[in-house]
Amino acid sequence: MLPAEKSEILKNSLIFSSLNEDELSGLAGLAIEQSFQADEFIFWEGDEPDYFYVIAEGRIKVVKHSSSGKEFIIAFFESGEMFGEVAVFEGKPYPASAQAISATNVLGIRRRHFLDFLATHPQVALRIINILGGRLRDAQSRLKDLAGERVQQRLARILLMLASRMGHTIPFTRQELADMAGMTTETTIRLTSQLKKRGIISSVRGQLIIVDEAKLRALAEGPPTI
Amino acid sequence: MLPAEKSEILKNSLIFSSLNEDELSGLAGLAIEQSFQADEFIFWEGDEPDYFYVIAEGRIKVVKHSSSGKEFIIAFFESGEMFGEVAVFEGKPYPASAQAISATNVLGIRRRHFLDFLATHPQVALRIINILGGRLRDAQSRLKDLAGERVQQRLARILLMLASRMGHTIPFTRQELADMAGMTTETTIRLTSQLKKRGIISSVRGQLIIVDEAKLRALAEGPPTI
DNA sequence: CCACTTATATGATGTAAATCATAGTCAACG
DNA sequence: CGTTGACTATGATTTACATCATATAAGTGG
Repeated sequence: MLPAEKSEILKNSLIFSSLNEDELSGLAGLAIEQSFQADEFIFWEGDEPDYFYVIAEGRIKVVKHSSSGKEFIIAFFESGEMFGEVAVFEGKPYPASAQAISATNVLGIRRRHFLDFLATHPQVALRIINILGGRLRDAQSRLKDLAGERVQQRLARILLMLASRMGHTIPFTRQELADMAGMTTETTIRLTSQLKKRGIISSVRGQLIIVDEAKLRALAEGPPTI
Repeated sequence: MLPAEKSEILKNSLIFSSLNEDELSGLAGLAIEQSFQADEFIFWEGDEPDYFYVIAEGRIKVVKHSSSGKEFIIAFFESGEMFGEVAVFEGKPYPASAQAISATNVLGIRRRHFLDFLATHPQVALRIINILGGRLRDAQSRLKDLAGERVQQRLARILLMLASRMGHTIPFTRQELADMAGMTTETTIRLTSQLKKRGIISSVRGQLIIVDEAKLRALAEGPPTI
């Protein structure tokens, strides 16, 4: 990949979009391109945090496994988004694994290089604060949902969250949705079947389309009958 | 409160400890002291994020309520810790409520002042990134626990997390522990009663002492019998 | 110090969702 | 083009935990 292409990718990322050409090409010089096929792991929970990543092309998911082996999807990211940053800041092992969902290209920047760059570019630090703040808000909201809401509402909220990020067509299997919502695949299938019967969603294999967002929102808010 | 006292409090906080005397007194000039009694709310979920807070004295909890009214404790903070920052960065309403656990004094800094200060003090921004990163890691770990672990393991992990922050004496009621672990008070009482019988903890009203941390850790890790 | 509230304790019962089971459907790929 | 494996579907059964109920103990405030 040419340096200019790397610059272009960094420029299109949320975190580095405010940099000027010189800064971008400096950073691009530090970035290493890596490619992964679907289902390959970029890193595993517990690995040393050598790299901070920006996605050039493709989609990845960040997952953790419970003591019984059940997978939980913490987040998924697509082109322009960063991941692996928390471990890099703290210098502790990655707290979760990152796995490519589709064929994916990433730019990796070495921990040391990234921290040095950050120390000299305050506006990037402010951007990161914003991104981390948003992710923290998200995580805390999901915590509350997992602790206090029923499966139907949890699923409805996950779907709405996904819709707000990627539009009404949601390219995930029931299994993936289950792993995001913290429930079983069977339960997710049952719930989505009901939603289809009620005309709230439609679906094809491996993806799901929100037809009636208003009704879905009502489900997400409160108990269906009171 | 004298300006010098405010400086001293800021100096003892995690976030501002790296500042010099001049910077501290500048910031202290912006800080407003506020006092709250036990159970009083500092702000409510949905309020406009006017202030960013640092705790001078006392303890607070950050809570969210499920649609059925059940309380979930997202975090608690004590002297020297900040809260309310995510809303302030994003300029969106507070995503949760903050409530004093005991009599508490806080220093509040206006959103605008704080953002200006941050823009001119990169080392504070880096410190915030670290704090937010740690909180995000925590939240994601709890997400996985809520989604995939049983009540016994969830409680054990909460107790260990609390112990690592405050020592082996944990000053919370069963109800508060329940609200952190996402379970009912009855379940928490049953679980702690068992732990007492097995000599892993002891307890008095409103607090709980970890006696055998190794055994507790074993419980937190895996299924008790396999 | 007595009434009242809050915390702890424990049993009985209910239920949401997991688990187990079976089958049909669609995409991929040799 | 037929077989294989992933995805969707749905019923039957189990279970972990919530809910409901009642009781004792320990602070607290008048």
